[in-house]
Amino acid sequence: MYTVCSVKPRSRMRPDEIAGLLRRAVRERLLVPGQPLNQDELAKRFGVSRIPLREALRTLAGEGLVVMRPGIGAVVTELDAEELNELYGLRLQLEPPLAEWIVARARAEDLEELEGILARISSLGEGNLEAWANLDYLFHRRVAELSGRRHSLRLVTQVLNLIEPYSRLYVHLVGPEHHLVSEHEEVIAAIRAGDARALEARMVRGLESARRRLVESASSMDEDVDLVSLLGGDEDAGTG
Amino acid sequence: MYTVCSVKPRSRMRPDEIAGLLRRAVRERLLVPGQPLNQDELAKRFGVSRIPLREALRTLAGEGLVVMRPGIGAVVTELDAEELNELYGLRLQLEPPLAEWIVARARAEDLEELEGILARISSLGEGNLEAWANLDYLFHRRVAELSGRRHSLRLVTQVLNLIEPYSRLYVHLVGPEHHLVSEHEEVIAAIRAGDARALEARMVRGLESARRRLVESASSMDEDVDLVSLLGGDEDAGTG
DNA sequence: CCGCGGCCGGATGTATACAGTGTGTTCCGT
DNA sequence: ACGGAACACACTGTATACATCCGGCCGCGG
Repeated sequence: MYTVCSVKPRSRMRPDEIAGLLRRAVRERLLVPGQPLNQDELAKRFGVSRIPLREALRTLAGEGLVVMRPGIGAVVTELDAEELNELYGLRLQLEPPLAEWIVARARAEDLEELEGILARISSLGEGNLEAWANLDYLFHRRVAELSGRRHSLRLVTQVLNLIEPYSRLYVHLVGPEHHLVSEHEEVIAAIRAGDARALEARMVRGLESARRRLVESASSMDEDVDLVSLLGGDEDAGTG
Repeated sequence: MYTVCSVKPRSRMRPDEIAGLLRRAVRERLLVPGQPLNQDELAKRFGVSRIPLREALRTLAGEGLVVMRPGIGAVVTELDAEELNELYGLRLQLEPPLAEWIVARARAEDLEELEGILARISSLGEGNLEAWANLDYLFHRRVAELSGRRHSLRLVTQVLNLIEPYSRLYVHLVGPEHHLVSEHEEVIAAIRAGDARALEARMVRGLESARRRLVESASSMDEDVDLVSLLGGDEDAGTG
């Protein structure tokens, strides 16, 4: 029993939009890793038949966000600590090289937008873990988008989306990392200064520390910890 | 009018298999970049209805191999010289770091398989451009697979598949590069020696020279050259 | 002669209906 | 009471049929 999006669409939703909402649902842990996705249920929520819904799932499968097993259906991709480590390695390979493109293309309005996101992060209270995680994701994504490198961005986004459910779980476990605000400020400063080296170095350091934190955390919770309760799961988990 | 696969399947083909055949068809330029894909036609060829075929197309769309435009349909992804350059940059970021994993995991049987591929390449005559390109692709893919890094491999494969139609076009234009055989021999030697540094260096050099050759070639043929005739296209292109 | 608007063929996109399959349960036998 | 097999349900997977939309052709008017 999960809630993805009960909004009634004005016109019939297209598979691309459904895929977008599903991506967000996976990132935000409305659909958790390992969870089987009931096609009838999801199709009803989106107000379409199973055909366009299945096409959206296939798109996500192509991006690696879900796996479709014949006769079983789609399941949200599960990652272990080793895979998370690998994915952070990919971010380290993919994102820092974008620095020179980012500083070359960033405009004043782009910087303003980033500062706006950062301001919204700073103004959040302690309780808004969801909003905090959403804005942090948005910040990183926007920075990468500034590079204007289409294919790099495609891959980076795929990796970000795969990591995000676990990153968000980590945030829920230990709370938001307030020192990241200063990291983000340094990123903006480097872009404004046009200093690709500084930006690259800042991205590397941020990614390495994030990798260390998240992978250690993931290793310690060795797969069979009941994480659902920590997220305020309201299942009737009674044993009958 | 194109020929992908007329083989009659023993049992009904599943979308994953269809996607695999479509990937190969794109790589081998049986479906060329920019080409609109007629769903009825393809579905008939694979012996299925349009539903599973469309799902296969969505998977490829998730991987970036095709783009689906609403109301228009699927079109094989087209790349310009700048994008090819970017994609080779991605290979340079993604593949060389796999070297240490490759030398750590490669077994004797893996080396034998690579040598077998190389032997088949060496034994090819001048005319077998298709076979040559297939084996070269296979060699690079197998090397990457040896790393055993699932997610890196996913991304590398996506990039390889995107590049391959253009790489193959280049091969058709200038013929196979026989010096690549010695490159491949060096790769095998580095793996056998367990020398990750040498393997990494060899990969970097090979990728950089391939990038230079292909991007220059792609830049010179500025989009509107009639490339079809060079590939032995047998269209009735008469204006009558 | 050229430009434009409405029709028409064809292809895409989707809902419905049905076939196939995996899963959980129940009932029987031991 | 326990193990196993068969049933039943539910869900996935796909074919058919229909609505929708794009593109080209023809005919009209300037």
